[in-house]
Amino acid sequence: MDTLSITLSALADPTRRAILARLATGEASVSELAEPFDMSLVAVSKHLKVLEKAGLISKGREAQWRPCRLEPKPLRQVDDWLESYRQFWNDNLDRLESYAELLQKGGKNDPGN
Amino acid sequence: MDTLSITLSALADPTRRAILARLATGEASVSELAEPFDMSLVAVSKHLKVLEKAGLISKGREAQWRPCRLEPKPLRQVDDWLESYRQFWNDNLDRLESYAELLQKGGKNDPGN
DNA sequence: CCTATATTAAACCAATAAGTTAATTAACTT
DNA sequence: AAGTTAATTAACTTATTGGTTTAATATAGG
Repeated sequence: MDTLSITLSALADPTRRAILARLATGEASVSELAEPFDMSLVAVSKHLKVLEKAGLISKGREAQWRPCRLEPKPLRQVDDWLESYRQFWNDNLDRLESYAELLQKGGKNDPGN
Repeated sequence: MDTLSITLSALADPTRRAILARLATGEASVSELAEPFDMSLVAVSKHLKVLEKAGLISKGREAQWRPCRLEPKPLRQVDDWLESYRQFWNDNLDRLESYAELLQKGGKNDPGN
């Protein structure tokens, strides 16, 4: 699989996105990250492995803890991919805006053509 | 599942992203979309259903054709989600930049502290 | 050395995903 | 009416995912 697919499928899980959101506020150990969730520590550990394989997080080692931190690169790659479509949805928006203007000018009694 | 998860998992497949890229250039029928791929039409039809359920495309009907077109909303939602992390990776970049500046000032013989 | 804590590994299970082929529906063409 | 083209549905297979429980590994602290 290509890296973008791996990244996107890692992101396609609410638990994993919540973990990333938590890590955006700073490093945390595996058990700290697991604490808010209603699932086993083992399950969270697996989610972390998925995130790690996607390069979205990295793990250090401090005694028996594995402090995790957010890595920006894959997210930036998603952003780059989206870039090609930004054009598209701006165009789309422009069209809507012109239509809105048209309605504005036409007034209530002229639904336009 | 939440809509963002549905969107991201729809996007986490290279075939489906290729379909979206194709649709960014304009509408196309199911068979037109299937043509470049080395898989059955049925398989592509299923991919389209995944994209449709995620709201990434919509299908019209013209005689026996179902012209598909790209829908911007879910992509915009992904962009919005990324927004929270843009801050993060800019910070990260800033740090790198300051470090680069530091190296610049220090020169070759002063690796700095 | 023993024990508690933090994390990972192994084995398993149910549900979902991605593909196949064959059959069906729908609309145009002759 | 019969045949062709476009697309979907159904039934099936195989692999992956997300979770479980139990067992193993590693480190710190008495």
